[in-house]
Parts: sequence; C-alpha cells; structure tokens
Amino acid sequence: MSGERYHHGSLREALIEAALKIVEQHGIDGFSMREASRRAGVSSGAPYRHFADNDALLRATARRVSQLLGAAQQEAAERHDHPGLRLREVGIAGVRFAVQHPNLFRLLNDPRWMDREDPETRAQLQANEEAVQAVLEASAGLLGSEHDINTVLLAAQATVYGLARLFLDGHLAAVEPDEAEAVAGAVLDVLGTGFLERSLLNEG
Amino acid sequence: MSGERYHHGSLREALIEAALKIVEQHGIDGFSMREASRRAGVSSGAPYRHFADNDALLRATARRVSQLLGAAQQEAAERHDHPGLRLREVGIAGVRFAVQHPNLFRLLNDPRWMDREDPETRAQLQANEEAVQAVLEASAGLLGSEHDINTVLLAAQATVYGLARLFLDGHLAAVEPDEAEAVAGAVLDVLGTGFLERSLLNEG
DNA sequence: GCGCTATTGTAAGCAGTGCTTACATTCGAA
DNA sequence: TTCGAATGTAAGCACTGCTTACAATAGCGC
Repeated sequence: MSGERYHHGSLREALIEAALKIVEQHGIDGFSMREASRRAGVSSGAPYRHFADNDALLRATARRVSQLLGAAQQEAAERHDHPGLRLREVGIAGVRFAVQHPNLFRLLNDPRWMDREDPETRAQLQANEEAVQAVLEASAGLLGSEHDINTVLLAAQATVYGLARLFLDGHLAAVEPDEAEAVAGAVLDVLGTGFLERSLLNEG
Repeated sequence: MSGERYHHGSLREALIEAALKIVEQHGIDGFSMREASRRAGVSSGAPYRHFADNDALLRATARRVSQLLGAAQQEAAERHDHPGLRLREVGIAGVRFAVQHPNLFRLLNDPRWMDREDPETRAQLQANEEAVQAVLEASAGLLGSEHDINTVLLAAQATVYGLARLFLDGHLAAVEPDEAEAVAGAVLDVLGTGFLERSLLNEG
C-alpha cells in the first residue's frame, strides 16, 4: 500500500474505525483526537476537515455503535417466533452487548455523545422503538390488564437497562460476566410474574 | 477574613467541597485540579500535598456523595413503618436523588471513582446493604415463593437503578423530571404484581 | 521565648490535549 | 491544461495533570 500519498482517501471512515477501537480498548476518556490521527497516519489537524471537533467524532462513533447493537438485537429477535420469547431475547441481547463491549455501551448511552436531536439518529431510534412496539402488540394476549401498557414497557426497559448498568458500574461484583445472560433471564421472569404473594393480589 | 495567610488550614476539606460544586455544576469532565485549586484560593501544586492525583480527589468526593445519598434514603425509609412501603420509598428516593443531582449521581456510580476496594467505602456500602436486607426480611410475608429472594432483590435494584439511569441518559425525554417519582412508583408496582395475564400463571 | 523540623504552601516547567490559522498539495471539473 | 475546491501539514495558543526545587509556616522540645 502506498501509505505515502498526500490524500488519505477515506479519512472520515478511518477515524471512526480508530475511535471505535480506542474507546473499546481504553474507554471514552482514553480517546483523543490526536491519538485517532496517529492511528490513521495523519497529522493532528487533518480530522478537523471532517469533524467540527472532538465531540463530533465521538457522536459519529456512537451512532456506529447504535447500528451494531441494533443489528445484534434484530438477530436475537429472529431466533424465536413466540412474541414473549422475542421480547425476552432482545432484552438479554442488550445485556450481553453491554457485558461484551462495556466501553462502547457507555458511549452509546451517554447523552453527551448520543445526540438524539440529530435526524439520522432519531430515525434509527424510532425504527428500533417501532420494532419493539410491534412485538409488544403481538403479545397483547399475554399481558395483564391491571397496568398501563406503556408503564409495563417502561418497567421492562428499566429492568434490562438497569441490569446492564449494574454490571458495568461494578455493583454486581459477585456475578461473573458469563452468568449475566442467565441472571437477566431470571430477573425478567420476576418482572413477568411479580414478586408479591399471589394471595394478596386479589384483595383490595 | 485574612485570606492572605500562607497556610490554608483545611485545604483538604475545601478541595472536596470545591470538587462537589464543580462536578454538580459542570459535570465530571468539567472538573480539573487547577480549577479546584483556584476556588480554594491556592496554587495549582498545593492539592498534591493532600491527594496523590486527580482521581484521588474525585474518589474522596464520590465517597462524600455516597454519604449524602445514604442519608437521603435513610430519611425516606423512616417516613413509613410498613416494610413494603419502606422499600418502595427507598427506591423512589434513589430516583429522586438522581434527578435532582444528576452529575453527583454519575460520579457516585462510576466505578472509575467509586472505589469499592477502599475499606471505608466498603464499610459504608455494606451498612447500606444490611439495612435493605433487614427491611426485606421484615417483609418476608409479602413475598411470593416462586422466585429466589436474591433474584427478587436484584430485580428491584435493577428496576430502580435502570429508571434513574434512563432519566440521566436522556432515554426518557417524554417524562418531565417532576414526574419521575410518580413514574418510579408505578413501575415498582408493575414489578410487584407482574405484567403477565394472571390466568396464565397457574397453568404449567 | 528560641530554634529546629515536618508540614504545607509556591513557582516554574514538561508533556499531553483541543483547536485555530496559515500554508502546501492534490483532485477533479471546465 | 488550468484553476478552484477539497484535503492535507506545520506551528502555535491556552489549557490540562503532574513533578521538582524552593519558601514559609506551625508546632514541638527545650
């Protein structure tokens, strides 16, 4: 390869790739524009032709991560036909991604870099949401009627997301990473049936 | 006041106070040792007599935040006698703290600065855990028997923590901050009774 | 009160960072 | 082929964390 040519050819893409690797390996704070430049074999001023600033590159990188997670969850959903199992599997896939790529997961879920105002990002998020909504409607027959459906969805989202973050934030030192998926399943089952004594529920 | 004297007198404490304010106002990334020095009215090298490095000061600050949250949750628990309501109130207090002090909450829950190896920190965390465990045992009569009690506790923890982080990470743009507590209550109620249709539960 | 020492502060300096500006090179369309 | 737009370089400013050499002070034994 003629690494000596003046124009890189696809610097923008190379920078995103570099950022992805730097963040995955050394965390978000380990990232620097100069290091990304170095890995792309380019001067420290060059990236600013493609990204307004440091944060712009990280935002583009976060969007890339969003695509990766979306694909993983899509694949997980397609492993089952039963709507209930689909929801469960999508949740578990989220936890799995978080445990396998903690730093990318952090990047993805930090509002600092996941710019929800950006139209492209919004479109992708909305597509994800609609997919979940569709599965939820398909499983309407399974749902109890005592709670608002949006509250139920939020509870499920909070539980999965909370479990993922509990792992990443070191709150679950006792649980091994490879147990994460099994734990996620068990926790989601609690959410399904509730934790209160059944006989108490039909009174008052 | 004689702000001109050579020795500050309580620089260590002043630095933690300064860090607390800086982080609360400008986020963790907005913090710098030099800025903390400036606020304490001291040269940029002085802090290193009290803290080995940047991270050491942030760790001390995180420990301070942990005390604040612990006190808030203690107070919340004491507002009720009924064990079930106590647990619910402690969870809601956590969400409230997260919404009111997002940056402090982030500091507190970032493993980078919340050093769980530190003996003092461990002691405090263990005390918290034991308090929760006691309340949980007091409410044993309320709990159903189909799930392991630790899994139930984890589910509750994940749900509350997940909800807090969903707020902080901008996933719940539709929900106003002052609705947070009500939402937290509703979500916890879902966890209590489960979201599945009741008639499905007693079959196979 | 006196003098000595450990403590706690200052000042200066190095390397790394984000970002800007002025300039150089190359690409591609007219 | 020419010439402007796109894309790169180099140098420099202000900021950061942290270290080192030095200065001032507080508090101790006497």
